[in-house]
Amino acid sequence: MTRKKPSERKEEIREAGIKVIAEEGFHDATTDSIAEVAGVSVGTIYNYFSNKEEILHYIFEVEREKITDFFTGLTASGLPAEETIRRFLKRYLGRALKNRRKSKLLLDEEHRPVKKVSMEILDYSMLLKSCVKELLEAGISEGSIRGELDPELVSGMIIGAADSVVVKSFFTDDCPDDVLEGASEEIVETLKRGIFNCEN
Amino acid sequence: MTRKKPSERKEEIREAGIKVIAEEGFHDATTDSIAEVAGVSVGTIYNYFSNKEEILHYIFEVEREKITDFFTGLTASGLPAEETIRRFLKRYLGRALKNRRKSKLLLDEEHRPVKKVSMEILDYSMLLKSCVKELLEAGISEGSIRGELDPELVSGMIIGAADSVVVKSFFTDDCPDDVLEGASEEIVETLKRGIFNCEN
Amino acid sequence: MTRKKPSERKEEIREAGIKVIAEEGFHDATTDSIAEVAGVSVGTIYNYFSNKEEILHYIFEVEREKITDFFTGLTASGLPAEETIRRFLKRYLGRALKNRRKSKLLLDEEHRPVKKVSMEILDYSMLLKSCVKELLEAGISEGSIRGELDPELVSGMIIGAADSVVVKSFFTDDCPDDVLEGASEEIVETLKRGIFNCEN
Amino acid sequence: MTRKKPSERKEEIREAGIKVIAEEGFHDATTDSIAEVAGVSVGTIYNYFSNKEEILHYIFEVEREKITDFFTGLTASGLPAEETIRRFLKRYLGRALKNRRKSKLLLDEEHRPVKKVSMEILDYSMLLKSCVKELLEAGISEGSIRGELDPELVSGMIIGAADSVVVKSFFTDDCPDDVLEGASEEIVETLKRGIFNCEN
DNA sequence: AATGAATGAGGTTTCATTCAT
DNA sequence: GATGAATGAAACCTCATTCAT
Repeated sequence: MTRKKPSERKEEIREAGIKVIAEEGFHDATTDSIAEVAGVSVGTIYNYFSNKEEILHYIFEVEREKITDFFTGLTASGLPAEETIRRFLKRYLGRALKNRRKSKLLLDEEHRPVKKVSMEILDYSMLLKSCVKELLEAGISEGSIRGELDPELVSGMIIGAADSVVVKSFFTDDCPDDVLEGASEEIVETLKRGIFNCEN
Repeated sequence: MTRKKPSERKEEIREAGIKVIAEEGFHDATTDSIAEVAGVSVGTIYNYFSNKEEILHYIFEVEREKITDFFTGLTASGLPAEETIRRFLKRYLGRALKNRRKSKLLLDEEHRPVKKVSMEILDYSMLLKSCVKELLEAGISEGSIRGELDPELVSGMIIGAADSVVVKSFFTDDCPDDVLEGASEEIVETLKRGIFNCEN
Repeated sequence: MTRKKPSERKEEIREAGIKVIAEEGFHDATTDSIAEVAGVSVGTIYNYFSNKEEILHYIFEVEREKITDFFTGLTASGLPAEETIRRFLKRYLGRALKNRRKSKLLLDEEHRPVKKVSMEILDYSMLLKSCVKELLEAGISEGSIRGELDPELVSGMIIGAADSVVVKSFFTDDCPDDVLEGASEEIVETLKRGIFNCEN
Repeated sequence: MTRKKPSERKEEIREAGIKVIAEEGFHDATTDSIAEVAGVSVGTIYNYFSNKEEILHYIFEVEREKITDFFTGLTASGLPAEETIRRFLKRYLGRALKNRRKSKLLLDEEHRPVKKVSMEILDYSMLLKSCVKELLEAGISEGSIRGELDPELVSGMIIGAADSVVVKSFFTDDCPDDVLEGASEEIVETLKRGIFNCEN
């Protein structure tokens, strides 16, 4: 194969990994097929990853970095909690709906039992929740969010709602963009007003 | 080995399956170890299940039946939506926290790609969500829940919140019973009042 | 199951064995399916046969006995060799074409490598050939058959021709009875006149 | 292990397959033992064959090709039918007697029930018979063979006679070369003169 | 760095046989 | 004698990983 910058090669493998693992699941995704999709030979994979599981780790790592970067900017923005949560959701759903294959992988494999690496490192859903949790805690500090809430529980609520939308999108073909706008807003709105009539 | 009633034997294998699969994950759970834990020889497993995957299916099937049974009684009770949701949650969390191993399995394996059976049948989380969704729709009908909500999204929210609690419990050793009471109530309360201060 | 004379039971198993082994081949014929076809439980098979291979042995044994009985009568008849060969063939083909399933089994399994029992005992085709060989040797003694022939080779020729007809019948559905008459006669005729024109 | 040309490796496995399958029978020939005899690991077998049965197929395929090649040359030779039959037999017996192990395999496994491939393709004995059949038909066309004969039946006769010799050789240790010369000639001679005295 | 043939541990599954009832 | 649940050895095959080229 033609020489490329190592970083490109690794990137190609990561992308192939996403395709194949999303399609087949981690266990049924063979290194051979990942190599084939990446346009590379199996041996080459092992120049960039020490084993198959590392590919999955790396996929999650990249996602975590993207989230972390966005999150850092978000918290630095000085916006009120409601707005940061809205933006975080919008961005999470936006990316998820734009790349359903990857989203499927992230949802399917997030609980995969891990041997070598600490669970914290892999667990993408935990990262998501802890981002939202921090936003909630900031809201509590600034007084916009009720102090008696359990941020952990509410963050589960928020991510749960968002994932609902993502999972639903796996089974439908409707245009994601509308859904996205609506869904983020709807989640925030629901959090704002509660779900019951009258008795607030 | 001494003869037993087939239903007992199958039950023993199911329970062993839960233990081993929860511990190792479906793929790493070997049929040999399931057999060993069940106190049975490998061959015996195949008198009750046509293959390893069927064990997992059966585990989910039994859980689904339990939920469905409880849900049927609940909807027949004529209680107001808020109360049915509270009870459903209490019961879901109660069982989950009492049997963390099984809960771990249910959460870990619910997204497993399925070959033979329709996704709907296996997908335990979908059943949960659709139960909650029905309770929400009943609430909308009876007027106690705001009609403009998307029941699908809110059910994701509720199950997401509950699973948050369950996942958290995997890492802590505190007494589940308090948590349980508190958590169900807290979820309902949050749904009632929304999360933001003042501006309702 | 209702009590039966042991001999009937053994006979039922033999017949079931023929059906299943002819259909599936010896290896793929499970003792379970033989038992099922025989209307008996697996355990019962082992009251009549010490193992699966014994069923096959017994099937061949019965066939060998039938042939031997017929052959004994034939040699005692004092008929000329040509006629005895004709009759032997007619009977062989007659039975084969009437019971193609069994014939298939006999042809398929005759070469099966045998562990426990001497080859002679199993080898049905050898018995057939040696019968024909004896008839040929009698013909040589009586002077009707040319003495310079190798009876072994010629018996292979005769059985080969007959099996040709049998194998062909597996793929056709035409009425066996005509075929039978014709084929035996044709074989004898060919043996008589040779296959080449003029130069005899 | 050192790299080799794929064709060599496949050939080594084919040869090992012949040895082990001839010795043990197809079913009792384990992939492990074939690999061991081939001086290769099990996995390597599966780089060249998709499953165990394919090894058997390939063994037959190679034999069929050899026969077909020889046969093609033979029919192109323009020799009279009697001579072509004599040569075909000589060659068939020559190879069979020189490689008894392989011959045993070919005779033992030719009736093996086949799942994937059409019977015609596998059935080596059918190929043999159809070659002889064509030679006979050519003889009928050229007028040297009696037109009222059934070529199918006579070809069974000829191959039956030849196989007689081959099977006999499994139990004897005498020098094949003499046998070979004698046997082919004897078969042709018998076909020529018939077996009975006087009455031609 | 890239290749891909070779490796071989290890997993699932089958099925003849046993034996308590 | 009959039953059929239980047994467990043994086979096929997969596929992550290695390493000579």
